[in-house]
Amino acid sequence: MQKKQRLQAPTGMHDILPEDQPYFEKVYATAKDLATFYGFSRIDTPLVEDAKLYEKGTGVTTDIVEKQMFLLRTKGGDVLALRPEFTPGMARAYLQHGMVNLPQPVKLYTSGPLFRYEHPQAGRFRQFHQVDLEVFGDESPAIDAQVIQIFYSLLKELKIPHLTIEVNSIGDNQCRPYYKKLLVNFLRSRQYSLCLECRRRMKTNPLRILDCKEEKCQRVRAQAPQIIDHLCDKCKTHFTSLLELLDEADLPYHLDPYLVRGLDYYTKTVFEIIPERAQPQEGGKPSSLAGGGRFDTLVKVLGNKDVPASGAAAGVERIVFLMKELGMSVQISQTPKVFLAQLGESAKKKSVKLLEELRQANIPVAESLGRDSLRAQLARADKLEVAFTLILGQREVLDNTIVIRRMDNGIQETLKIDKVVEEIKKRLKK
RNA sequence: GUGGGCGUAGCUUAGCGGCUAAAGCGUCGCUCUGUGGCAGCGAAGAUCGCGGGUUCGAAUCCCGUCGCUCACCCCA
Repeated sequence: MQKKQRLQAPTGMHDILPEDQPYFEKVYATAKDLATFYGFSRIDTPLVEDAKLYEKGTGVTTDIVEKQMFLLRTKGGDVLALRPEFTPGMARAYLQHGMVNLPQPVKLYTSGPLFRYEHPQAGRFRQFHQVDLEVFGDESPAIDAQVIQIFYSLLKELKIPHLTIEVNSIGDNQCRPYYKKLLVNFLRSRQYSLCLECRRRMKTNPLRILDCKEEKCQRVRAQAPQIIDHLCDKCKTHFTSLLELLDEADLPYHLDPYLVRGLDYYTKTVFEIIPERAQPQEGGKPSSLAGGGRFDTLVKVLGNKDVPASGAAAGVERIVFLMKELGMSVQISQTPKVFLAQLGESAKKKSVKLLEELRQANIPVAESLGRDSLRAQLARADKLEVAFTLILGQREVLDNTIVIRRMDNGIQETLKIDKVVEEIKKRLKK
């Protein structure tokens, strides 16, 4: 005998159980409505992409590429990665299908699972889901504002309270290299006041030192030059105009000069939407529900075409977690209001056909064909909290009738079986 | 990568050296063979995460290991 081995889902990956599905459906449905309204078209890209896509797109010095990719090798020797984020795949699809030749901007949305190999903890999993929007071919700050607006509205519609929008600009290829030098020069003199990780970052990705959570690094950065004071004219105008648009739209933003985000491709606008926790928990800081920004150079990096772009994504599990924490009850999937009980072989046979007739009439109906006693079937009907139970027994089969029973007061009447669909429809309307 | 917490029925837990590992919820059945909610009775369901050690005896003590979880880092 083999040792019995307990099989379970891999670390950081979870089953989304039936009782949680309504929450996920609600998030997806709301996102779909919003995206559709704002002119986004659905696209689905593969779960795996060539790992090089992320190395080039997301950036080799980012945590995501450096240590969080699930890699697999094909028989032919290609190295593929389970997608750790959507944006590079979306950009690849845009290029591959010649969407540069479509009327611009091209607005795309998608949703689905993403994979990052990291230590799971609250609100952070190895397989998780995002809703993602990308706009290609438009450099206007109005697009950035619209993307922010959509994600803010999404969270609002899902009734997540106390949202803060953190925004910043991290410049572009004109001004950022200059600022980086400025920053590194400033930091060099105080590098021994920085944490080890940040000392390493000075060479690889100095901007990230700005959002280091170490207290000593934060003390240093308080003295550091801020990027918004060193934007080139173009970026400055873009950012000013974005803030005006946000003001105009009454979006409650907060300018966080240290927000830089961990992905290489961002230019100009970056933002995150952060909730206030319903129940402040010890130690648990609120993590962002949505984040994104502008990435005007990504398409160029991947396909040598100059296409400005902007986009963002929201974490579905995190939103669902909050909805549940807030005690929100969500009911989407239509639960049956009718139960069909049967007694005896002939009735059971007839039930199969009747069920199908009810289905075609779009009446959700539950049954328990495996149970024979009426008592057990009614108990089941009760548990399901249906409004009516149809009872079909030997007698009824002979008379071509059926009994309809109100579950709230037990009153029942007998009617002709060919009238039952119509009658149920009528009663359910009330 | 680095730390803390936790592993006993499907779920929540009790038991912390000694009968056949216990209860509540849930599931199924019976009382009640054509009438639910209540109640009573009963059944199924656990090699106490796994391996080793100590002991006459281990779910319980010790060591190891695996898994889960929380936190740091980073992010959605």
